[in-house]
Amino acid sequence: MKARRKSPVDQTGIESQFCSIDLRLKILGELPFFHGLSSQALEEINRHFVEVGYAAGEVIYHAGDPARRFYAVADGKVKLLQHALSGRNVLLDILIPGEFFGSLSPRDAMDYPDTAQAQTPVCALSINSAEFRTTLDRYPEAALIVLDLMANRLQAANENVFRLSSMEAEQRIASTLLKLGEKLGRSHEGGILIDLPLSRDELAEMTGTTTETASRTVSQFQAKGLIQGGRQWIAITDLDALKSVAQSG
Amino acid sequence: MKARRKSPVDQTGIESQFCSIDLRLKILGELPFFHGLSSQALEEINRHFVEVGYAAGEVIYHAGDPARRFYAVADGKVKLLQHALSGRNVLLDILIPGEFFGSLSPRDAMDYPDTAQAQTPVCALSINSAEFRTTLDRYPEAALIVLDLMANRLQAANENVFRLSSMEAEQRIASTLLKLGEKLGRSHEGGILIDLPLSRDELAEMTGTTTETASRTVSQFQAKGLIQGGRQWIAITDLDALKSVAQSG
DNA sequence: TTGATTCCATGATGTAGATCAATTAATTAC
DNA sequence: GTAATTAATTGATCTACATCATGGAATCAA
Repeated sequence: MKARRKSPVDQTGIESQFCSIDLRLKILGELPFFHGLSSQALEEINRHFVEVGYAAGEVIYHAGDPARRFYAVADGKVKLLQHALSGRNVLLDILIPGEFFGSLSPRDAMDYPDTAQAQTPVCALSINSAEFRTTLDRYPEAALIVLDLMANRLQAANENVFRLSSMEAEQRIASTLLKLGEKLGRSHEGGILIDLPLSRDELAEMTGTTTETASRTVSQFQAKGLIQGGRQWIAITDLDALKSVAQSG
Repeated sequence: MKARRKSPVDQTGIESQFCSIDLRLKILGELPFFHGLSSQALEEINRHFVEVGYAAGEVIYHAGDPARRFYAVADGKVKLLQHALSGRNVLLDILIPGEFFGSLSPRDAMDYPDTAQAQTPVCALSINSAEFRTTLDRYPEAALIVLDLMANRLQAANENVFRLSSMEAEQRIASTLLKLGEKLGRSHEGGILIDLPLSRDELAEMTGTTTETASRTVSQFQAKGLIQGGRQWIAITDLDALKSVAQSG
């Protein structure tokens, strides 16, 4: 098809699955909840974390695994999903550098509720959740920032509940593309490129639809000039028009 | 219809909209995040809270209002909802005594994302969000408990996203009734009474369906002996069978 | 360069549940 | 006790989108 072309999504970047110890201290200081701590504090915190690399597609942990570790994304993108009995996934969130996932506190009876999977090559910083709790005990200002971030996440999840409950498929897809553009977008040829590989199947998993519906809707948006896309990529070309679709319920 | 009868949901209880100052210190100590603090700490915290009563149906705050205050439910039940352009509501959560809502931290640009409304007569404890943040600064062990509760809330919201994305209406309704039974249920005639007034319309708002679909499904469940219900009430009578429906996707 | 694989697009058909409508029953007000 | 109102139930019809199927194009492997 005419509009399809080679993906402009940049999938090079550092080979994240070989993330460097040198980066760890630098990245820890850049995590929003440790930002502003003293060098001494970061040095101490640093000793508890390890960096772990994952190849694109690799599962970090499965839903149902005992929840023992806290993670922060240092580089790359991580997706959180749940699995339906039908074999279909529900894609709950895509996490970018600085965001966290996993277990916040040690609770023996808890399992991970979602599967975490590397969407791209990923470097993650990881710590045992008991040690993370100790870290928050030692640095309560960090705990308060994590609390704020968690409140933001709850709000985003509730917005998703609202979308799924009250919008039709086209509206949900437009709304989700806008959110992805806000979170992962970079300027590109006058529009906003959603800067991660995103298949029609994944878009469907995020919007409570099927691959065919996502593909039809994306094709219609392309035909109308709202977006441009191809294999595993989408760029928003008419932001205002896409917003109109998202708000038209 | 035969199974319908006068609601067994107890709507008496204290006239919550006239909640007593005497109760405040007692209730503060029972909030999960202040539980365990010393009497002296509770005395100090107590000075910052006010108790506020709301009649059933009264709106505590509207979505879009500037977010200035943190609330905890002392007595009664509060519902959080968002409003679609169609006029329909999406019912995001029903909060019980000990649960919190509102603004966790003072952020000038923030509005309340949801409307909070008294489902029953409600007594709430309220504090300015800047003062609440100061309280968490002073008592970081409380912040960590709030963090855990927030993580639980995020997990519940994600489960709701999963339900809405991957289940059909009957399954979602069964699943939601089970959750309501867990959270708000009390033993009643060998079953579990969902102990709050709950209309078919509200059940529909919680499950992404319409009133007619909720009513049809509830009638089918009654016909099969899974539940018993009437005007604004539902009791689960066959827990195992309802679980089977919820898990049958 | 060619063949295999994966992803996307499009068409046809079926259905879950929304929409619209009317009726019944419970509750409230007088 | 009666009338009005509210909530729930049930029926008929319509539609958004899932399901099933097929073909095309991009990408990868040999």
